[in-house]
Amino acid sequence: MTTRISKGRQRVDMVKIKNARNLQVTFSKRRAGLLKKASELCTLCGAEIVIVVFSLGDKGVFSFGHPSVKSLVERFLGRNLPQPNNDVHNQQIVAHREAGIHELNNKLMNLEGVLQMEKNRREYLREIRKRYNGLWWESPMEELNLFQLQHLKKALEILKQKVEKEAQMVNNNAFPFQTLGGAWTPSNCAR
Amino acid sequence: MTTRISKGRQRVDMVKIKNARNLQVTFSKRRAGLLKKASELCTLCGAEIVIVVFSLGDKGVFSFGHPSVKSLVERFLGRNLPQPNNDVHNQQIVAHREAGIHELNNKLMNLEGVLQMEKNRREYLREIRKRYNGLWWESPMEELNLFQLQHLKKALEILKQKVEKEAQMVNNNAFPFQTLGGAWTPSNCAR
DNA sequence: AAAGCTATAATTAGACG
DNA sequence: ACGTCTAATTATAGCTT
Repeated sequence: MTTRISKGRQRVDMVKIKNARNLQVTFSKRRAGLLKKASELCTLCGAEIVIVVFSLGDKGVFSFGHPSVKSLVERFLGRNLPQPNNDVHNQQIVAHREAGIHELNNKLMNLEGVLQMEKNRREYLREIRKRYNGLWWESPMEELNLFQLQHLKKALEILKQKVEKEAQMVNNNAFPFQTLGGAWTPSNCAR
Repeated sequence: MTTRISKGRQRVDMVKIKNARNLQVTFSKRRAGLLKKASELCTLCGAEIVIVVFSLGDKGVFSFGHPSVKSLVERFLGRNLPQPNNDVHNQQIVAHREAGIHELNNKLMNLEGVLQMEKNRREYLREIRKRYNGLWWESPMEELNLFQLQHLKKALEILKQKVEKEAQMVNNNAFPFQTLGGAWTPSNCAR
């Protein structure tokens, strides 16, 4: 009989990937697991998540992004706002929406509506998943469609603001490094 | 005897969060789990990951970002490049670095050096973790330090380029929607 | 209310086809 | 390369303190 070779999962801090092939397989598996966890966090808790994974071997960029806020607001307000063609106008609308979201969310959190919300969110995600062959969130960046890009963009804009704010603070504290936010949107760029 | 109340984990598609408190707890737990998975994917497979989680209740923004490429290259090339103070200069250096990474990685993937790489990466991460009290990746966005911000920025810049490229393609295909990339970096903004 | 417990589901590394 | 299997580890929902 053959010697029993190690099989089954090992302790995570004991795992040593042996070769490039196993590394690739493990990467794929764990990437799928990570994105699944993210989608669960979205559906279960109504979080808004952006994930970008750059593989080491430069094999591609994988992303996950869920637009919880927009769909939530639209569902609860029963509206179906059209997409304006003007950037500034659109941003104003988005900003206006966001302003009311905090209040709305606080109410939601203290109501039984959370259950219905969750149900709605799942229904919604199921639709999306079916539409994209069950893997809408596991496509490489180049295949993201407009729908996903718009929400990815919005989430990143929020992130950008946060980062710029932080960078400004760091800068004010006289760190001997470059300003981070400046690289993105120079202050002489009208906004 | 008392009726056996459900205890232990339930099937993920059967889980119904009952109230706002449980929702909050579940969110915290799962968020931690997600970020742990991400850190494992980084250490195990050398991936570069950016995660941003916006909680539904607007309780905060949580992020994860790991700069694998820079540390990898620096470790393997044995260099310790200083941070230039000029944005454009910095970008050029980064671009130049990135150009060689693909080739470098392909070599690495086909060599036994992967093992050493992984060992290095773990050592490196352990250092970082110890420095940030074991939770460097679990801090709210406002508490990200300069080190993390710089790499988060770089990763997002790469992402931005991808998105802009895709947006341009979409735009060329005469989609009746707004251009996505334009909102970030207007073309009349000197670069 | 934050941290720990526990029963159970979910993940996953390697093997094999 | 890609799916399936399986043992072992890990994650976690509700409970408890």
